[in-house]
Amino acid sequence: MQPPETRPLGRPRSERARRAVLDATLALAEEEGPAGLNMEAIARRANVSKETLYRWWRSKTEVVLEALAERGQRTIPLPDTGSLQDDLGAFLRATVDSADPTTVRLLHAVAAAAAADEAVAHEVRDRFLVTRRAALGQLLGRAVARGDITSSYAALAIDLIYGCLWYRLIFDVGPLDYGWADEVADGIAGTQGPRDVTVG
Amino acid sequence: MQPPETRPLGRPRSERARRAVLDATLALAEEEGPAGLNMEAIARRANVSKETLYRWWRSKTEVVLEALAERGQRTIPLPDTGSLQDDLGAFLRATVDSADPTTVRLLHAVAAAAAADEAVAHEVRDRFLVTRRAALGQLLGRAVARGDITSSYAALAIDLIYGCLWYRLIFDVGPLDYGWADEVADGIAGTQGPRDVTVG
Amino acid sequence: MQPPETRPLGRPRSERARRAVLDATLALAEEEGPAGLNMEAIARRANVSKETLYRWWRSKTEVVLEALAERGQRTIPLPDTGSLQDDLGAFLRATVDSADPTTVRLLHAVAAAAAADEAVAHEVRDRFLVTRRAALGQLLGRAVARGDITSSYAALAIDLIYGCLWYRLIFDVGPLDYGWADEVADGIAGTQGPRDVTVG
Amino acid sequence: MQPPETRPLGRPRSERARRAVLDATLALAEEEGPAGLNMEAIARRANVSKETLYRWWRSKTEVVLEALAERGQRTIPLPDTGSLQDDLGAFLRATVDSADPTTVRLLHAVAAAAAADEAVAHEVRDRFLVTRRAALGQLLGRAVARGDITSSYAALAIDLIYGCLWYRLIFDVGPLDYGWADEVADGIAGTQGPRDVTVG
DNA sequence: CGGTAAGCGAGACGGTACGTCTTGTCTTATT
DNA sequence: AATAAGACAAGACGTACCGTCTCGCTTACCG
Repeated sequence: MQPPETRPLGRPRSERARRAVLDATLALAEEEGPAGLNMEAIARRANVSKETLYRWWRSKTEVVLEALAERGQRTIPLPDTGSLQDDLGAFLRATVDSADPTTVRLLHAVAAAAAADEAVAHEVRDRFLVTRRAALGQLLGRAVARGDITSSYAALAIDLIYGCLWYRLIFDVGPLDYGWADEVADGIAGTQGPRDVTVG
Repeated sequence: MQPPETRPLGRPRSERARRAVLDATLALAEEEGPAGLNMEAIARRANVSKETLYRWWRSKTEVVLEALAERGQRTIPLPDTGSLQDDLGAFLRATVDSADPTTVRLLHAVAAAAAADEAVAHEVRDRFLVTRRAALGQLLGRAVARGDITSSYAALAIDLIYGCLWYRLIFDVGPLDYGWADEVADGIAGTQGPRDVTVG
Repeated sequence: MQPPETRPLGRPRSERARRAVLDATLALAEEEGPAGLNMEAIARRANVSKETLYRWWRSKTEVVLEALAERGQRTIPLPDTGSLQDDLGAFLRATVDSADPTTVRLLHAVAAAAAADEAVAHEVRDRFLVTRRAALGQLLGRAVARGDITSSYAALAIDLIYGCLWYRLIFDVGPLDYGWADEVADGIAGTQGPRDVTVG
Repeated sequence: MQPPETRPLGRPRSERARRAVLDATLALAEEEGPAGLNMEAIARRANVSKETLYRWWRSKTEVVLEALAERGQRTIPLPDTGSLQDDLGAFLRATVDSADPTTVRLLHAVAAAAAADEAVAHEVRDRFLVTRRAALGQLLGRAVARGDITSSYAALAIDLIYGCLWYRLIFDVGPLDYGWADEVADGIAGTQGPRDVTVG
C-alpha cells in the first residue's frame, strides 16, 4: 500500500519563495504602510519574479490575507471559565494583544480593498473574517448552551463586537485596548446595561 | 470706506462646475461603484477640467465627502416614545431607509478612502460620522436621563451599533434591513439577551 | 483678418519631449543595437513617461521610423549627367555614404519589425521606402525618357537595387561600399553584363 | 577493434519529439505567422517540454532553420537549356512555386530574427542562404562558361535576384509570381534593358 | 537482472518588456 | 482670475515570453 498522496508533476513549489513573499509583505507593511505595499515592491523585496507572485496570489489582497492568516496563527486562545463576561474579556484582550501596529496597517489595507470592491469583500469575509467569527461564535455558543443568552443574541453579538472593532480600527473613533475589551465584554455579557434597570 | 465684503478679483468660481462635479460624483458612485469613481472620470462626466477639480478639492475623498454631505443632510428624525427600544428601532429603520443603493456605494467609497489613509479617516470621522453619532447619542441620552441605561453603556452602544452597520456594509456579512434594525434595537435596549437570565 | 490657422485647445505638445525621444532612439540604436532598443529604455533615456511615448507613437516602429525620417532627410542628391551609369553610381555612392552605423542599426530594427508583422511592413513601405523608391524612379525615368532603358526595366531595377541593398544589410552577405555602388551601377546600367555579348 | 560508432549511454534522443517540434513549428508558422511563433507555443503544440526544446535547439532561429531545411530540401532543379534567360526563368518559377504560404511565413520569421541579431544573420547566411546561392551560382556559372556574362556580373546577379526576392517578401513591395520570375530572368539575362540600346 | 546514465514531461523560477491605467501637475487660449 | 482642454512625469498594474531549474518517470546499455 503506497500512500495515495502522489506528488504532483513538475518542479515543486518553492517554499522559499512563498516564505519570502509573505515576509516581504509584512516587512513592507510595517515599514511603508499600505501606500508602499504594492506587488512590484513585494516581488523586489522577496527576490521573486512578478510572474511567481501572480502565479500563486491573484491579487495583492490575497497576499496580504495569507500573510495575516499566518501571523494570526499565534492563535487567540478560547477561554472557558463558565462566565460569558470573563471569557469574552479574555478573548478580546488577546485579540487586542494581537493587533500590533503592523497587523493594524495590514487590516487597514484589507478594509480599504474590501470597501472598494465587493468581490474582494467576499474574499476577505470567506477567507479571513470567517475564522475569527467562528472562534467568537464558539465562545458565545457555550453561553447559549448554559442558557445565559439566546442563540439569536449570540449571532448578533458577533456582528456587534467585530463591527465595533473594525469601526474603531478604520475610523479611529476610539482606542482598541484592554479598557475597550472589558467594556465590550461587560456591555455584551451584561451585568451593566439595560438589564438591571429592566428588572426594576 | 468700502464694504468689508470686498469681491475677489477675477472670474468668480463657477457654481455650475461645482454642481456638475458633485452630481457627477453621485452618478458615478451609483453607476460604477468605488472602482469606477476616479478623478478622471468625474472630470469627464462633469465636463470640467481636472485642473478645476484639483483646484477646489484636493483629493477624491474631499469630493466624495462633499457630495455625501450635500445629499446626506436629510436628517433622520429622532423619535421620542419613552422606550429606548422603540426609539432605537424607529431610528435604525429610518437609517436603513436612508441607505439607498447610491448612498451605500458612496459610503463604500468613503470607507475605502478612510481605511487607506488615516488623515482621511479623521476627516470622515470629524465631518461626517460625528453628526450621526451625536444624533444617536442624543437618543440614548434620553434613556440615560430616564435611568434606563448607564452613560458608559450609552457611549459604547454608539460604537456597537454604527460599528455593526459599517461592518455589514463593508464586508457584506449580513443585510441592513428592518429585521436588522429591530434585532439591534432589541439586543442593545435589551428585553432579550443576558438580562432575563441575570434577573433569575 | 486673422490667420485661419487656429491653435488647438489645451497644452501644446512638448517639442522638448519629441526631440528627446527621437534623440534617445538614435542614441540607443547606436549604443545598444536593435536588441536594447525598447520602449522602456527610450522613455527612461529621454526622461519621458511611457504614457507620453505611447500617446504620440503607437509602436516602437513608429518611433524608429520617425527618427530615421528626421535624420534621413538630408536628401540624397539626384545627379543628372546624361549617363544612367554615372547617375546611378553617384546616387548609390551617396546612399552608401548615408548609411552610417547608427542608421544601419535603425534599418536593422525596421527590417526586423517589418518582417515580423505585415502591418508594420506596409507602414514601412508606405512611409519610408516609398520616398527612396521615388527618388530612384526619377533618376531611372530620365534614362527611360532618353530611350536608354524601357520603363518596365526601370521598374524592375528599383526592386533589384534596393533589394540588393537590404539583402546585404540584413544578412551581411557582402559590403555596402563604393565598390558595391559602382558594380551595381555598372550591372544595372549595363556596359558590362549580357549586352556586349548579345551584340555579338 | 570496436566499431568507432559507439552508441552513447542513456536514453537515446526521441525522434518522436524531434518530429513533433518541427511539425509544430511549421504548423504555427502557417497558422499564426512570425508573431505567434515562440518557443512556449512550439513546446505546447508539440507536447514537448521547453527543457527538451532548449536541449536540442539553442534558439528559436535554430528550430525554424531546421524546420525550413527539412521542408526546403526538395531541391529546386537546375535547368540547363543553353539559354541563360530560359534557365533563369525556369529556376525562378520553380523558386516561386516552392514559396507556399507556410514557407513564406517561415521566411518572414527567419528574416525577422536575422535582422534583429547579426549572429543569427550569419547563421542564416551560412546554413541556409548559401545553398540557394550556390545553386543559382552554378546556373549562372554555365553562362559565364559560355561567355554570355562575365563572372563578376554573375556574382552580382545572385545578390540582385535574391535581394529582390527577400525585399518583396519582407516589405510586400510586389508579388512573387511567374510574372516576376520572367521579368527578372529577362532583366538579368538581358534581351531587354540597356543592351539593345548600347548596340545602336 | 539490477545499476547507471541519459532523455523526457511537467511546470515553477527569476527576469524583462509590454501596453494600459490613474494620479496630480503643468501650460495654453478663452471667458 | 477661473475655466476647458489636454499634455506631462511618475509609477503600479497584470500579461507574456524568455531561458533555466528541479522534479519523477522512462528508456536504453552494461556489467
